Amino acid sequence: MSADLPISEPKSLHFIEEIVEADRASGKHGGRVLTRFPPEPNGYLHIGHAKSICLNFGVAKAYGGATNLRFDDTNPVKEDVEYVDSIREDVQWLGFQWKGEHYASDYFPFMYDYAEYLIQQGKAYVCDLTEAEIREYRGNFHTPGKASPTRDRSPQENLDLFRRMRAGEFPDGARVLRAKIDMASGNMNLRDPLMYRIRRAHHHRTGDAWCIYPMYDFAHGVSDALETITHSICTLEFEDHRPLYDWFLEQDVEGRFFQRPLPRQIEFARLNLTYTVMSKRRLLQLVQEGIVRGWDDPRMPTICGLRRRGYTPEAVRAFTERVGVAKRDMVADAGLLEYCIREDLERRAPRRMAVLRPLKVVITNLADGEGFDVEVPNHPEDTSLGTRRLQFTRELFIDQDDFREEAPKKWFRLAPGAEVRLRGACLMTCREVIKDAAGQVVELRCEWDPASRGGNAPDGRKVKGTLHWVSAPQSLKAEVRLYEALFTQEDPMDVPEGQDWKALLNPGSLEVLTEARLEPSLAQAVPGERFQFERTGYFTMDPDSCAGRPVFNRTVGLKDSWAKIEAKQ
RNA sequence: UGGGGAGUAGCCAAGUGGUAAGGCAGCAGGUUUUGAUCCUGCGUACCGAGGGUUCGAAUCCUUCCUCCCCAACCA
Repeated sequence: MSADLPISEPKSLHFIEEIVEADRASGKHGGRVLTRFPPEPNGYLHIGHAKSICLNFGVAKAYGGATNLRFDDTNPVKEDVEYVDSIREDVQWLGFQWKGEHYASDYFPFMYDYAEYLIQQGKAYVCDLTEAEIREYRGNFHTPGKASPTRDRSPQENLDLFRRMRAGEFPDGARVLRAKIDMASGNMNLRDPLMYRIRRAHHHRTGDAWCIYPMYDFAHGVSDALETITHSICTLEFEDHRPLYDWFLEQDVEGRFFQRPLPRQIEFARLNLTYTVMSKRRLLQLVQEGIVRGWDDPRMPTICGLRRRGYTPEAVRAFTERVGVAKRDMVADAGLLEYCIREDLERRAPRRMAVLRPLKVVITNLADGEGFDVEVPNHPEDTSLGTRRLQFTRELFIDQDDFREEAPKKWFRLAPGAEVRLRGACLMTCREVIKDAAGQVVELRCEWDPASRGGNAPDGRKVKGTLHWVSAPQSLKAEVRLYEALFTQEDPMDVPEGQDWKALLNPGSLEVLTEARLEPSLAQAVPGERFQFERTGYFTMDPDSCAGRPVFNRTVGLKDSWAKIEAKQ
């Protein structure tokens, strides 16, 4: 018997799943798994965040756990509610529901208490050095730092000063609270890192209640521990912050503040994509300088950009899974993202016909009133998507790309004297080419074979080329936006000596076609709806559409093996 | 030069001492009323390099090389 049982390979685990499984096996957290996604509300989420979101929510879900959404809002001068709304929307769009929604700012009172506790334990002190002096005293990679003159203040004095910092007795920047660790550490993060700074700024949640704000390293671990996060997943650049993360939590020696066991920070390699940039700074620049139309410009790697481009959450999730999780710096091939959206849409997108660059065709042997209806399937494999009726008329449009006056080798589209099939309708032969004064082909006069209704000839002759078409009188005019990569170079950050990075922008990243013609059924489309325009690609209706003026974005083109054949010739 | 990481096919990535999974890309065929999809086949990966241990090493030891991160009152 044995032989015919399908042997399903157990999916290999990535290193974070291994850690979680080991912790569950040892009963470390009683089998509990609680992760968190901790964005700072100071920008829009991009596909790199999507990887982190899928990882955090994915790992938790896989082990019966949950994930909190926590806004890391400890720097009021950079943060804004505008961003928290978009972040919530994007996470939900990706298909995830968080357990708790928290804000680091909710924990300010708790953090303050813990800071006072550290001061009382002699683990933190108020430093009076200026910003420049602090930098200078910190030393560098070669030389150890020097102790701040106020490093050995008594806990009482520190407590008094810290309370007065909070009370607003000192101007911004006058003093900071520092952890007392090791000014000679090879790890710069441990050279008495700042815990609090004075900053009179309006906070999007706490308003003007505070004039001192905690720093990331102090706030993050405390927030994690408070929420009883089990695994705190972040990117590689925080690797050498981990000793500090642990230090802050371990100073709760009496266990008065945090539940044990404490959360563990785990770092993975962030996602990079070819032909685009991911840094907030660059993305912001693209928006502010009008190089793109906004954060949701379909060329942007932002979640909202991908959404407007027509990507599905399923495709984005599949992509993040295929790129994997490891600790090696990586750059994912943009082609893999395209593969993932094609894979998804191939299955589910209803087919339609649309002519991007119209070329008029007149069927000379069909009188004006002699048009007929044809029924065409909405999906070649999935009959559950049904069919629709199209009218075949004397005047049609086909795509300019589908006609060549001089047919190259292996060309099986239309050419003078050539016969092609019009999808779902009939066979047709080109008899005459009409040009304008400039020599441009403006119209084709063709004959259809009335015996080939539906698309096949009774004599069984083979016709290799099948073209999409629309009825001229029945079609809808539309605007179609074609997108390509934003940059011409795989790594846009690798700017050649003495050149501006903007020289690497792709001038053809957006092409707007204003004369496209759609089959009439598309009049019912609504923004966000996705289709395959047969033989050209996957498209989604853009929210810019208005009555009588539909606008479609090309999500991604179909694979084009003819382009390859021709390129090789 | 101090500290922390990482090096397996063009891009990702399994592998955890027993003789290199898988995906994308690429190439070659087949099917096809989308040159799409689908199906089939195709890669000597000198496992960063050199030494060593072992019957046996991508996996252990050792030396070296390369790349990334860290010296914000950013996260």
